[in-house]
Amino acid sequence: MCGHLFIDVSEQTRANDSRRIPTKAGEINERALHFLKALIERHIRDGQPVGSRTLAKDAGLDLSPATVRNVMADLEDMGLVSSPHTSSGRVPTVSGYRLFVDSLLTVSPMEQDDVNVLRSGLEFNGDPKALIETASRLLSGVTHMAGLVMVPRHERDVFRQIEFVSLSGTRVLAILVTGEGEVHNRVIYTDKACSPAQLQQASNFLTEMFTGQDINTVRRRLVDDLKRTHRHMDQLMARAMEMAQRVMETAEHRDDVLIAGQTNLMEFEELATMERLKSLFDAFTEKRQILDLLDRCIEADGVQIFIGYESGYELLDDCSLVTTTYRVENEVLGVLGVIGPTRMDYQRVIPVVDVTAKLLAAALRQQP
Amino acid sequence: MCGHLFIDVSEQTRANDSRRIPTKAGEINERALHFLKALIERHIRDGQPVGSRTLAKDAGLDLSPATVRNVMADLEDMGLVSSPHTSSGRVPTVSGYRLFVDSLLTVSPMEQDDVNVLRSGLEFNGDPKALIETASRLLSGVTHMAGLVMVPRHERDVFRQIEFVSLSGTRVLAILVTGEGEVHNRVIYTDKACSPAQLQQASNFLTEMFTGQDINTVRRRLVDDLKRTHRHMDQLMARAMEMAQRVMETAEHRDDVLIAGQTNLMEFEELATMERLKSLFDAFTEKRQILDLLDRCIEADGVQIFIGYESGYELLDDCSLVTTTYRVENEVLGVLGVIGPTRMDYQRVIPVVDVTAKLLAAALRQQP
DNA sequence: GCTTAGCACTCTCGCGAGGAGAGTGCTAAC
DNA sequence: GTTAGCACTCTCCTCGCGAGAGTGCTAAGC
Repeated sequence: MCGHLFIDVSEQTRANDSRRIPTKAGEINERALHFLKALIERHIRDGQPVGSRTLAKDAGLDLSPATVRNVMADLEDMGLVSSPHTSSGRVPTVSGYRLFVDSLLTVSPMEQDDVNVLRSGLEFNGDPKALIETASRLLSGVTHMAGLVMVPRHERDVFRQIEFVSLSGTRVLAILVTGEGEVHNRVIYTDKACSPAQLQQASNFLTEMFTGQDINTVRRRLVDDLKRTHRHMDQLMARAMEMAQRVMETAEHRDDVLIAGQTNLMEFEELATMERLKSLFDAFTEKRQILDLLDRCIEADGVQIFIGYESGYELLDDCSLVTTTYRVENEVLGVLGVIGPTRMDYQRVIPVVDVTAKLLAAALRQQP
Repeated sequence: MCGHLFIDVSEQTRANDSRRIPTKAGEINERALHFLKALIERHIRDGQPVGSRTLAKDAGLDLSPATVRNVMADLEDMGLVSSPHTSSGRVPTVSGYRLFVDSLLTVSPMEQDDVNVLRSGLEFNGDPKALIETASRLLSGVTHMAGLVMVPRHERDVFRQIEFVSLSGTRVLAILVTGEGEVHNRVIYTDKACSPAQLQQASNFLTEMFTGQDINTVRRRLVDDLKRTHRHMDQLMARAMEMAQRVMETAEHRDDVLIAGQTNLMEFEELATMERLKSLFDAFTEKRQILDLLDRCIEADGVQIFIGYESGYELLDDCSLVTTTYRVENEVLGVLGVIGPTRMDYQRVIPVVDVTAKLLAAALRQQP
């Protein structure tokens, strides 16, 4: 009934049954893969290093711990698992997780409860900003990790209207409306006071001139026109165009990321050192690095995963990031996802991210 | 040269030299007060319980540890200090801090470096929002704790202009400009599509009618007029007034608090349990409780201090809050302050909060 | 009557020993 | 190729012990 919500990761999901997968350190056989999968699933469940006895039971292959030990030694040689110390069980490495995520994962459909939560939360309500915020909160709520939603530069945004309000003195408040009701505003200092009537005239002039046009085109035309025809132009209109230019600068930086449920990350033992958390939270308030990272995902198709150091940011070494784009009419609107410990339940998280993106897109599409 | 920046706490600052101060448990003599002061100052400096030997040296009164022990026992009887365990030094209680803050504090002028940082950060730049954000960041930066700035409901704000922008379908974007360039906007659904010309007419009508009036008056008049004259009125104007009412609802909730440097709190050992920090950070993102707390300070004169449980919020039991109002022309604009561990350097923090408020007010005043 | 030295006592903290438990690698037998 | 057995290793918990800091109380001193 809601089959369209389940993600299609067929080409990367099926644990292939007889093929051998080449790894850095050589080929790896089917049985070893099976054990790796079982080991990672176990480790994700209880967070402990997995020993041979445990794994032997878990894997359901009726092999003795000793045999399992041999296999584990092989996996360790291939760099897929490692032991924290000489006589403890094994823990997956980043490469191990990578292989798991790329080739071993069995993505199950989401629990109906979760689908319902997302579905009812992301109902169309006419306010895109609120919708996006909700998406971020839902992501964090359902996964118990931190939710991220990036609202990208609206490169394709359309100029709708510009308005000038005279404040005290020579200050003018410029208000730019773009797209489906995005409002950008900025206080501008002029060298000469303008009367409300003049401002009205200026706004009429600009609105008439540019309404419906692509925001980038408008920006370019403003620059060109100002250069070329400066002296021939009505003083007032020249000033109006300058003001328009100024408010467009603020519109440019609008691209932003909403983060919710950061504090969920405090509950994971593997992240629970103040040092790590502080740098993580600082990055969250700073936002720049998170933004860069999400920006890199915007080109990718489907669910994108960064495990541990793969992100390239040291402060995310113990974290993984699961993202996907959300799009309307095949045009990417933004990126969303979650950030959590490397040891996260990928099987559960991936569909959540995917479904949230689809539902958010659907909700956004509904506004005509 | 900047004497006006130093706070006037004369009536509460001077450690009185011979008077006895009544406490809950009886009178307390001058010498005991002196020791209390020394003890708290010491504890604030190094965070350790203070023993009799240390205190004897610190106090500079050339008394033996044994004598000091007697005094400390008295202080403990009065509930001003307590010992974490039988044979450890003493630590101030909330009552102890209270007495210290009310009667013993010697507020020294701020270090010139800090004054300079604040002064250059809070230069008038025409953007009140940015100014307020900077204030919060500066507070946290200079004190190494979390900075708070509350932007209160602008009860006294003035209606300046209203603008309607037609979006696709029957959706209309209403933009309300109040005060010195505060912009509130909201997407509104109408039952009938309006032409841009109609919307323009509506906005002209309302702006002309209400411009310069107190926002509360406008709100009241809207309600009254709609009730009374609904049927006699032009359909369009009735709808315009309804839309105006809707956007004013959003303007109502604008009252907000900016928090900066939360992560600084992770560096204090006494707060460094995940549990505490999580609830603290959750409160920071939730903001409601912080807002309530700051709201309570708005009536008070001068620097206001909540120590530990005095705030009434369990999650702030190990924290103190130092706040003050900032005002222009004797009218309170908002509240700002810092939040940090109970064991904070009040002597240093109080002037920082006070000076920041004065500088922020000065910067805000400059916009005419 | 305040101050002080002395003393027994208490509590924390750090260290090392010791034992339980989990898990390993290796070897040899199946 | 698989398995049982075995010696080994490493963590973790607990316990005991001693050092150190600080206390309260008592009795003597000014």
